[in-house]
Amino acid sequence: MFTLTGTTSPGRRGVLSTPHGEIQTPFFMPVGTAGAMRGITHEDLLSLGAQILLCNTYHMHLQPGEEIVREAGGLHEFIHWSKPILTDSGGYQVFSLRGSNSIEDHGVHFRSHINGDPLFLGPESAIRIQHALGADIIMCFDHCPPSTAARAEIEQAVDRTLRWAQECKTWHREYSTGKENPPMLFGIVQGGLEPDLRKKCAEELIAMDFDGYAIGGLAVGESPQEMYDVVDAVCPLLPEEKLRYLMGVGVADQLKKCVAKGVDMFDCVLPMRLARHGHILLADGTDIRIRNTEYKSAHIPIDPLSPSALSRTHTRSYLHHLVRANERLGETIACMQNMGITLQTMQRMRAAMDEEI
RNA sequence: GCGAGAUUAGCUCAGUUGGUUAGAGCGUCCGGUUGUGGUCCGGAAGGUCAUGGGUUCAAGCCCCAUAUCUCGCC
Repeated sequence: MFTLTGTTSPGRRGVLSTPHGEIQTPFFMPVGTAGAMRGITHEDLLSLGAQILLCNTYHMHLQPGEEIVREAGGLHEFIHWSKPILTDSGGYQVFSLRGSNSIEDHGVHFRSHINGDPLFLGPESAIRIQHALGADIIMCFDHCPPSTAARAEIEQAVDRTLRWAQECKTWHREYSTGKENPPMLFGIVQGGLEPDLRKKCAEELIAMDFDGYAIGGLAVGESPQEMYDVVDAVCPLLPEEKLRYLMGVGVADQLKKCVAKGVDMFDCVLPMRLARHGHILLADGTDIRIRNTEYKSAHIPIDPLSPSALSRTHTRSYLHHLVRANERLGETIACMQNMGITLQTMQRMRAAMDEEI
């Protein structure tokens, strides 16, 4: 259950209650696609202030499979994470794995990226798998097209997304019967950069009454301004008392702007990807490429103001060396740093809101 | 001392029977990455082809000398 506690100039402040504890909003979700963050432990992630973890239906279904997770006692037990979990439906893989899948009216035919096995995901299977995994928040199976696609393709994606949302809702009700704590189900607004399609999609989803609403199909090739325009167009249409989730956005500046526009939750792989490529975010808002020679002899802390203890105690010269030497610890330090900075960005926004309330 | 081999980008090396502007990997620098098929992707800078002669319309490539290095033999 979501409780909005205040609407301030930096954005909406609230609390989300789940069977696995409360989440202070607005918040950012670290992406642990296959049930883990690369190179960092759950404990380390918690120490940075993570409140929830995102896992992926497509990936968990392929490996190890939801039956293994179910027999282990559900995702929380299986991965030993006691805080809330959100599972993404696999709809994004329609976009990210385009070229190796084919879309039809009832769902999407994938080929496993691991061994080529055929795999079909649609509204029923996506909801069934997510229920078996046992997350606190699950997502409708949607059709995510490139934001720059032709209007006809966007229109078709919206129609599919809406039809599938209705089916997801039905199957969700079916799989929830007899459950003490059924998960929350979020609908996903598609519509590319077309304001009228976004509006249509939002309004029809709202009529179906979901527990929260995501804005999908952004951060997939359009400019930041185009993205902001869509957020500006969609947010005012969404019900005040429900969570708004902007999918796939995680650049600090974009987080701040979108929170101000009324978004409550985000997820993004970018901070981790940047970290793995040696691109380090700093607490003062700047960033550095630690592989560059200028850091070879930089015997100063990576980031003295970092929320990650590793970055306060280890030097830039050491991280430069670790990354160049392809040492695992380098990836860990970099990931802790970038995730710490991203989570800290959200914490600071919440603190600023609390001062206003 | 004798013999063989080597010498091309910062490093390790390709370079066809001699034929436009000599290539690659790594390294350097600059970009990119957004609901994870990503130790990834794109671009740039960087060379008197050891030195000096010669043959040829044309030499990194063929010939001679010199230097340096490696290996082997006295």
